[in-house]
Formats: sequence, structure tokens, C-alpha cells
Amino acid sequence: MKKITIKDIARELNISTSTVSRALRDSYEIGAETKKRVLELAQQLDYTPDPVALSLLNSHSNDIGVIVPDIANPFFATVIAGIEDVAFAQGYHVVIYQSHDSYEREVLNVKHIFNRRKDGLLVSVAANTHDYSHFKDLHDAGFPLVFFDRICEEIDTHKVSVDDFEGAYNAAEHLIQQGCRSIAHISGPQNLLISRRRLHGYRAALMDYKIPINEDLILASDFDAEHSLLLTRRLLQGNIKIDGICASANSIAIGCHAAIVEAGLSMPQDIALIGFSDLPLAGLFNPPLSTVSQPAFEMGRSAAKLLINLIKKPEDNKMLISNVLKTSLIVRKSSLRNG
Amino acid sequence: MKKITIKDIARELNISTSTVSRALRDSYEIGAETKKRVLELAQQLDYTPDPVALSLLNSHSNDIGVIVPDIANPFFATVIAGIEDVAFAQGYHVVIYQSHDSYEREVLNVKHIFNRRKDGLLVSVAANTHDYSHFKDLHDAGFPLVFFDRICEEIDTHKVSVDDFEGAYNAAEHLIQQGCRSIAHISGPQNLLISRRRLHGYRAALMDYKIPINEDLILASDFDAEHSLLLTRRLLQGNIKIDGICASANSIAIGCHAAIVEAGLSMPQDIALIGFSDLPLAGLFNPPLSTVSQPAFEMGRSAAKLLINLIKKPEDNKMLISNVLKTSLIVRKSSLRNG
DNA sequence: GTGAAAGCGCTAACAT
DNA sequence: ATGTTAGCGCTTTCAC
Repeated sequence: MKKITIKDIARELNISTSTVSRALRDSYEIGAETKKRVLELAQQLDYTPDPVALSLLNSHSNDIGVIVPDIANPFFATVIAGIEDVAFAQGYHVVIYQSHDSYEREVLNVKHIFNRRKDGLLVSVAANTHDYSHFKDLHDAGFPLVFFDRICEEIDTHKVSVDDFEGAYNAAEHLIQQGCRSIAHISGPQNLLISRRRLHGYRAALMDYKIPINEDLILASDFDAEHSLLLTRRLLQGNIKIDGICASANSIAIGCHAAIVEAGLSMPQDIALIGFSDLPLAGLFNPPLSTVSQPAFEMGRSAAKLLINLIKKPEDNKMLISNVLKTSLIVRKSSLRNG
Repeated sequence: MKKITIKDIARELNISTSTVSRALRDSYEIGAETKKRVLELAQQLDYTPDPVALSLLNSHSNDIGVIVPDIANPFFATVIAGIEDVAFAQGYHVVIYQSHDSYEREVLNVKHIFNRRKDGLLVSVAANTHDYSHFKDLHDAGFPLVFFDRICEEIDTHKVSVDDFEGAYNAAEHLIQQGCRSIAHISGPQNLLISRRRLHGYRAALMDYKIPINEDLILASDFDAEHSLLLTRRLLQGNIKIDGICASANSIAIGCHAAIVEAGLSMPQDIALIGFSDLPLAGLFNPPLSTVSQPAFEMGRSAAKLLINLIKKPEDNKMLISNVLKTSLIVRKSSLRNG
């Protein structure tokens, strides 16, 4: 595992490094004989060009960066699998960054990505990010950038998301159809577009079914089961009787689930619950958790395709694409009153 | 977000690049006045040294690589969080690689890490890896290397693991104490040391309690809930009645859990189940799943500390450390017959 | 058809 | 105290 360079090959063959370089790149101006000798020796020595040297030279790395809030979230882990699926096939390596929902970490990550000459960036923004100038700067510098899931509207680039409005609408409608009339919505951080869109979907469904909206039943939680547990606990102890909860994320749904069980209420008879963004293990819960499922793998694939196209043919991307994927309702026992 | 180089600073100040370089590194041989002007301008221009150029020069990158089978596995996601915790504090960036339990991917990952001049590697080996020469080559080349969880015995370097034998022993003992007498062990791939050690722990517990070991109750599953589901289903349909299952991993336990529920058997009355490696959501299962919990975060921290020490002071590492962490039994309803 | 030289951004001998 | 030069590994003019 010693580092072999073109110098080693040149010395061995008594030719110059430029000849070696050209032979390796199969240049037309190199004699067939020389070419053959170089290629054979390179093969034999297991030569691979030094990516760092190439990077310094060309300002690219064949790496694409991905920033997600947290890889432990199964949704993001699956999106990343989708990204890797297409990136790997195209010869790119995916470098994963976690923001842990911190603005400061996100800014550091962006700098790292820029400085290390990553070829492009896929990002789902941190919950604590209110200022998008780090992304704006990148984008203005011509750096290929694609948002997914937690997208940033203010920056004109490709985006991949799901129809959050429709997903949340369907979830609320489903609870209504199960007979719920006092439905709470535990939302995510309101600065995130996905949270606001999901909330709008909930409101729209209630309005369409002529159910009065009670603002006291609309809460904003962090994407954190502990916080959601606290909020739900307080909600259940309050004096408004509720019979259904729409949770705006899986982490939030987990907190709700725990709070309902803890309160000794039965699901779905006393309170029906539905989450957003499927969990691979939700089916094993007690009771199994209904959710609005998102095509996470496909989202990753789509975002990666858009980014790679942006990297390879920037000129083909005058028209910005906003790919909105469909969600699907997965009804399990936590919300199914008559199954 | 334009790239600022020392050249820009040098030109602006009418001095040479080496002076700038020295001033930036606070060299004693630079005049206080010059130093001040350089520092100020650098600050103002938001100069940061180009890491790629530095990398080419020094053969290091301030990145450490981590190879795990799969980031979607909560255990590995938590280990990575622990690694990042110490690496970040020491100024290292953690680059995550997934082997997806494929030997070929692992080899590619190792090459990438070596070629990109990562400063060191933390690895938990792929289930399909039988040949360790890619690690051996790295290690022989003096590349800092630390194994965690799925360690490789044959290579003489630092290792961090848990006491798999004891954990599995305690799990089996617990089932015995709950009255189980016909206990199956669904193991992981047998080429992995952790699988074999856990199996040994199981055997030892049964022997200590004078329970005859039935080899037909010992199965090897992939780390995959689907596979485990299939095996458990077949086991339950067989003609040997069992009343307890020790699963050798959380993915395996999930398959067992599903199979038992599917068969309409009650947990823990008909069959008591205990897994290995805690899942954050195991407490919400129906019934909640008992497990042998591993200190994943601490494992990551320990491995990262060992690696960084190896990177910074190779000479201090004549004595190899094998850090074996303790597991703890988390008893939940899936195995608690009289609570 | 092949070699010499410059340069990507930076640092460290080697001058002065 | 500061400038000049070489070199990390590679590609690409520019020569011949």
C-alpha cells in the first residue's frame, strides 16, 4: 500500500512524467508502443491518480456533500441511501454532514464543503436556521446546490419535497372519517416550511369538514420526542377534551404515543393518533402507529440526480425544477376505530 | 464567497507570500508591524488556508474516516455521535462511510480513505468480510486504525468492544430465571467475533444452569429482520416447543418479535424474548422489548480518543489497548413473566 | 511523439 | 526581518 505516482512510472520507463500522464489519459499524441508499456506498468503497480493533487488542480473532488439534521432519524438515513444509490453509480462519493439542527454547525459544514472543493451540496436545513445567507453565498458563487425535504424557498435552485399540505390534509381527513371531532395538531418548528405546510393541510381539512378550528389545540414542538411528550401530557391534562392528534413528524408522534399510553387512554378509542414520515418500526408499536409515509429513498434519488446534472451540465439548468413527491397514508391501529 | 489565497494578501500588502505564510503562523522571525497588517487583512478578507493544498503538502487532512455497516442502524448512529463528540472538539471532521455489509464496498471505502489522506480510520467490519488484508495493508503502512464493536482479532491495534459474552450470558440467565427451559438462540453471521462470543455466552449460561443445549435451537441469521422473521417462523412451526428466544442483535430481535406476534403467541407467557443492543423505540413495542443494552455513545467516544491519540502520538502507543465496555440488562415486558 | 516548464496553494529550506 | 526557490502530484501549454 505504498503511494505510487506517475514519477515512479516515468523513472522506471525512462520517460517524462508528462508522457506518462498523457499515456494514462489515452492521448492521441502518444505512440502505441509507449502507451502500452505505461498502461501495463500502471496496472502492475496498481497506480491510482492522487485525488488530492487532482483536486488542487481542477477544483473538484468527485465528492458531493449532504447536510442532514441527524442521521439517526430513519427518514434521513433512507434519503441518504437513495442519494448514495445514484451518486455511487455515477462515480461520486457521498460525504455526510450532520447539523444536529444547529445553525452554527450548519454554517461550519457549508464552509467545510466549500473549502474542500466538494462538487455540490444536497441539504435539508436545520430547524434552528433562520438566516440563509450561507446558502445564498454558496449559490451566488455558482456552487451546485439542491434542497430536499426542508427546503429554502428564497434560493432559486432545484428542490425536492413531498406534498406536505396534501399529506397533512389526508391525515386529518382520515381522523375525521374515523369520527374524531376534536383534533389537535402538534406541529414542528414554525420557521420550517414543511411545518407550516402541514399545519395548513390540517386547517384545510377541518374547514372542509366544517369542524371549527380551536387554536388552543395547535401546538408547536421541537423535532424531539421528549418535548412532544411534555406538550402532549399538558394537553391531555387540560380542560379541552380531544379525541385525535395529528403529529407533524415521527419524532413528535413518538412523544404523543408515549403520553397517551402514560395517561392510560386507549388508542384509537379515546384518542386516535397519526404521525408523519414513516418509521420502519412503527408497525411494531402498541398500538401500531398510523402515518403519512414519505418516499424517502426516491427523494434521495431525485435530489442526487438533479444535483449531478447541475454539476455536469450547469448550462442545461436554466429552468428550475421543483419535484414534489406524493405521500401515502398508512393506516394502522393507532387511528383505525373500526377495522 | 470568493477563494482568498495568501497571494491576494501578499499582493495587497506588497510583500512575499512566505512572509504572509509566516505571519499567519505567528512566526517569531516576522516584525510585529508586518504581522499585524497581515493578520488584520486576513481577518478582513475572511481568509482560510486551503485545506486541499495543505493536504497535498503534509499528507494529512484533519479528517478521520469511519466505516460502519449501516447508519440507519441506531446503534451505529449513536456510536458515530460519540465519535463526533470527541473528534469535533479536537478539530477533526468525521467522514462517514457505509459498507452495507459488503466486502467489496468496504475495500473501496478503505482505498478512498487511504487515497484521500484521511488521518485515521475507525471501523466496524462488514458481515461479509472474511479477508482482512485491506486492513492489514493499511495498518502495515502505518495508517492509524482502531476497531470497534465488530473487531478484527488478527490485526494488532487498539480495539473497543463490549463484553459480548457476559451480555449474552446475562440475557440467557435472565430468561432462565423467568422460568424458560427451552431457549433458542438466533445468532448473527458466524464469521463475526461478536456473534460467536454471544453464542458462547448463551451456551455458558445454559450449562451453568444445567439446561441441556439443543443444537437445533441455535440458528444463524443475517443482521436483517426479514431473514430473522423467516427463521423464527420456521422455528415456531417446528416440533420442538420453545419458551424463550435470545436474539443476537436488535435487527434479529425485531424479526423474532414479529414472528411471535404473527403466530398468535403471547409474550412473555408463551415465549419470552430478549434482544441485544438497545433500540431507542424498543420501549414502545407491543410488548416492550427487553434487551442487552450497549454503551454505544461511550464506545464511539472511546474509539475516537484512542484513534486521535494514535494519530498525534504514534510513539505513545506501543502498548495496545483493548477497551471492553460493560453491557446492561434492560428488562421490559417481552421477557418479564412476573412483574 | 515526447520533454521541459509553469502552476494549483501552501510551507520550509535556503538565501540575503 | 524578509524574499527566493523548490516541491507535494498532477495536467497542460509550449517547445522541439
